[in-house]
Amino acid sequence: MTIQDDTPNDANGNRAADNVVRALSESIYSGELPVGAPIPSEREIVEKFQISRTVAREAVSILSSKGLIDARPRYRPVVRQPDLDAALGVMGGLVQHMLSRPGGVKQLFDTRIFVETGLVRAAATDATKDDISNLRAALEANGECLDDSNRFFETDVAFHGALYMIPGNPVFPAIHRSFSDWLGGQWGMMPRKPDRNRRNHDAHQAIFKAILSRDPDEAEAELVSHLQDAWAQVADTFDGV
Amino acid sequence: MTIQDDTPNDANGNRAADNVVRALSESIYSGELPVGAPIPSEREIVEKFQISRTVAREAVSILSSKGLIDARPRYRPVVRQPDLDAALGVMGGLVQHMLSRPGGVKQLFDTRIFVETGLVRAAATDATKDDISNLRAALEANGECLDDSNRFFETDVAFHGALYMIPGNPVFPAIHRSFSDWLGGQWGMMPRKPDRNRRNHDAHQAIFKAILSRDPDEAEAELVSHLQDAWAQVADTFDGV
DNA sequence: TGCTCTTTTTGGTATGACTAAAAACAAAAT
DNA sequence: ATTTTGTTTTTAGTCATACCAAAAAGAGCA
Repeated sequence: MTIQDDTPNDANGNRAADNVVRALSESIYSGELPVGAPIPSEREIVEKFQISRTVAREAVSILSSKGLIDARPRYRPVVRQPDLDAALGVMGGLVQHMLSRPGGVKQLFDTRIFVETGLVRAAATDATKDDISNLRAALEANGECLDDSNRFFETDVAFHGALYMIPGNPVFPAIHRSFSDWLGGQWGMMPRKPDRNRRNHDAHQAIFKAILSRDPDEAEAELVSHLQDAWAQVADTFDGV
Repeated sequence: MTIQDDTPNDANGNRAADNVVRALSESIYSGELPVGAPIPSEREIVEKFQISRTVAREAVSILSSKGLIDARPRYRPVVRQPDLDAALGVMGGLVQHMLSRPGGVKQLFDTRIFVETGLVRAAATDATKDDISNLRAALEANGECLDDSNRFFETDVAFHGALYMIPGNPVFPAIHRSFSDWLGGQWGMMPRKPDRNRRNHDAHQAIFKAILSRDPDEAEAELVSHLQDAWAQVADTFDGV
């Protein structure tokens, strides 16, 4: 199985747009085109690179798909801040792919367990007072809507999201939002009952307690138990996927 | 001929190509267009959806950027297997973004430490005999080129790569390849000396030993120590980035 | 200064044409 | 009959032009 052939997109014969893409990319990375600034209009690009508007449009399209610019329809594309949102969009594509593979849903969920395992361990050892109070607030908010499944779902996501904030690394919030988007779509429409809410909230409390007592092993155990239980609740929905 | 009854875009902000993209996406996800099959030619798309070739091309371009199809220049685009390669391309984009942020390199490296921490812990608890022998082979290959820095770098990457294989989840090899691509570009051209190779190899051995003795805490400690040391070796190269 | 109203610019789309490469086909040679 | 070679058709890539509608910019007025 050859897994070596092409990197991002270009393998062999360069498209005419590739040169334009490279030049504009450098302008962006070098800061010549600062964040938020509109990129040259398509007609200016035509003029500058001596290519047709077709190619100019394709170049803009590629820049957009790479996340370097923000192109709303009918607006001048602007240089995008390479931040969480960009990463989010990219991760969203990954999630989409995972969901379309056989077993992809399970693999994606396992990945989530893997990530959050590391997060709760890190939380147990490194969480600051602020982190703790954020977690506590999220937990309490979660406990206050055991009877409102929609709000419970939101606060559930928020509680897990608080874990992703702890390392202070913007990669993690981006990952969380990708997972959340997926969950919001696939999970949100699932039948949820108050007793399940209570069970999940209890699990959240156990995780929080373990973090509070600075016990990474316990936190990990509770987290894994919680997520495996959550998976079991919906596994049959994704049978064979 | 003036076209009067066209549907430019349905009030919202949707491009005309979006409908085509949606329809083709469904054909792909439903299996109507199986993996490896060529998608309809641009002119067939024009015919089918009653749109101009411009729009058809844009739709194909979007599908390509989403990774649903594999579009080499001048070849008929084929439905892409939504697998590691797709994920790789996506992750590559994420890495690109991280590298262009202030502090992004460090954050990316921290993410790597986070991931590999989880991996060695999992290895220490779950590794099978096969996993162990793979690790051992990678370690030995690594130890045999202490004096050949290029080959040492390759086997170094391979050793870490063996860790990413252990969970049996294709997400991890994809992540590893993304990191490796980055390392191959940024790291590979760094001055490397035999004494550093030895130090890194010793660290690899320590990690392997901890995995062998089924001690996740020790494995984590050795891994973190190893990677932090590796970071220190090159941190000044990325000062302020 | 603040507001409307026009003018210009710009992105989105349509159409037609041309080129080089790939694919499909046919014919010839073994 | 099978392989090789040559020819035709199809197709992606590109270019040029044109039109429309929306956005941005400017002009005019209050």
